[in-house]
Amino acid sequence: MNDRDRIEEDMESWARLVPDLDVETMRTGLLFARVTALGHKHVEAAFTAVGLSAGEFDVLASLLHAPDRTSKPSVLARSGMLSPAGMTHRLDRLERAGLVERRSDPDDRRSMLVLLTEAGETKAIEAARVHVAAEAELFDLLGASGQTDLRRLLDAMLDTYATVATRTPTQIAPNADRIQS
Amino acid sequence: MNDRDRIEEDMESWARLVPDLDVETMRTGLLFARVTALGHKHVEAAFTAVGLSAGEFDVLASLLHAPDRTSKPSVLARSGMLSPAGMTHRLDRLERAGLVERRSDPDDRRSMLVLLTEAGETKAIEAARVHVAAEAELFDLLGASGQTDLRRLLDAMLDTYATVATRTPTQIAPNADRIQS
DNA sequence: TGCATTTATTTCGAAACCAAAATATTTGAT
DNA sequence: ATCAAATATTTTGGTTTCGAAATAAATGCA
Repeated sequence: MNDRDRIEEDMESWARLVPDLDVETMRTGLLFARVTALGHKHVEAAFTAVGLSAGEFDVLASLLHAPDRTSKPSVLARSGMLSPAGMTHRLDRLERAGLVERRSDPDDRRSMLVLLTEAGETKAIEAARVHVAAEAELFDLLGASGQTDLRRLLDAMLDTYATVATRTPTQIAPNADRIQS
Repeated sequence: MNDRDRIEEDMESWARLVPDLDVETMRTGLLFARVTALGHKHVEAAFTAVGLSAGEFDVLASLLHAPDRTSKPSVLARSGMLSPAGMTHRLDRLERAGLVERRSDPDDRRSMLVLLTEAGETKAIEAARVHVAAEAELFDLLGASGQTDLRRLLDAMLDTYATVATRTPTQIAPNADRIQS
């Protein structure tokens, strides 16, 4: 059985079990989740082939675009949606691989500067080519007009976040009955 | 600066640094990645509010749809795109929470049966409502026709995987120069 | 039947992440 | 000028996952 049939079957089962569930939304959600998961695997495999993870590439790309190829752990953590602790370890790995260097910031001794090495720049550009090639495989079947349509829809979803993100923090309940360790 | 501007700026920077890069694909990819990441956070927060993770919900939902509310770890691992080892631990947590039970399979003594408890069924249905509500927030701005368009595009991408997935295993290089531990 | 192969699950060791605590430094208010 | 509050990073402890090894049982072939 293929993905499409499985989604459809699942959805019929939900409609039977919980008749008042919004079936259109569920269908879109299931499809979106599936495509997302497969896409993530595909892109991650492409990065693996050049010796990086997607997260590591994010860091190198951020540095490549930054003034003087230089940034700071806290800035990188925020733009990469990663905790500061996670960024510390990610930078440790990239530093060991010789792709970035850490220097202490002369203007603020609490702070570090992270800068892209020559090797890091080369790797970032190589990875970007591989990355775009992998994405092209995913999107090419849509054609130019399909890609434009897709961007229009994704763009609208981005608008949704601007409104949703500002009000959820107070509305989402704390982990009242979270499953314990 | 908002997401949209950051993507556009990033893309211009790439075009300057690597002029032969396919900019349309990159734009679609950046947008897709961003929407996906935000969507994932939004949905995960909704599950947290009912004491589950998205992965745990997947397991409960699979069991809810299965004949006799019963399945096996190996089947659940495959359908949830999780390693068997990961599924063992996920089931441990769900079992401790009283949402599933494990029995040994009378027909195959290597095998276990995993079955949904009453509490698990209740929790699964509660979580499904919360899940759909969270997804509805993400998709509602698109309207009915936008959602149909989105599904048509995602569906086409699903086709791509059917062809891509069968040929990548041999073409992706081994972790030749993977960053070391 | 006997035995090698395959299959199902768990255990073990390592990687990647987060939240919170720890450390060091800067900023701002008095 | 002093000191409390804020900020930047790292360390610590815990969770979730994976790959590989371990364990146990079923299957199939000679």
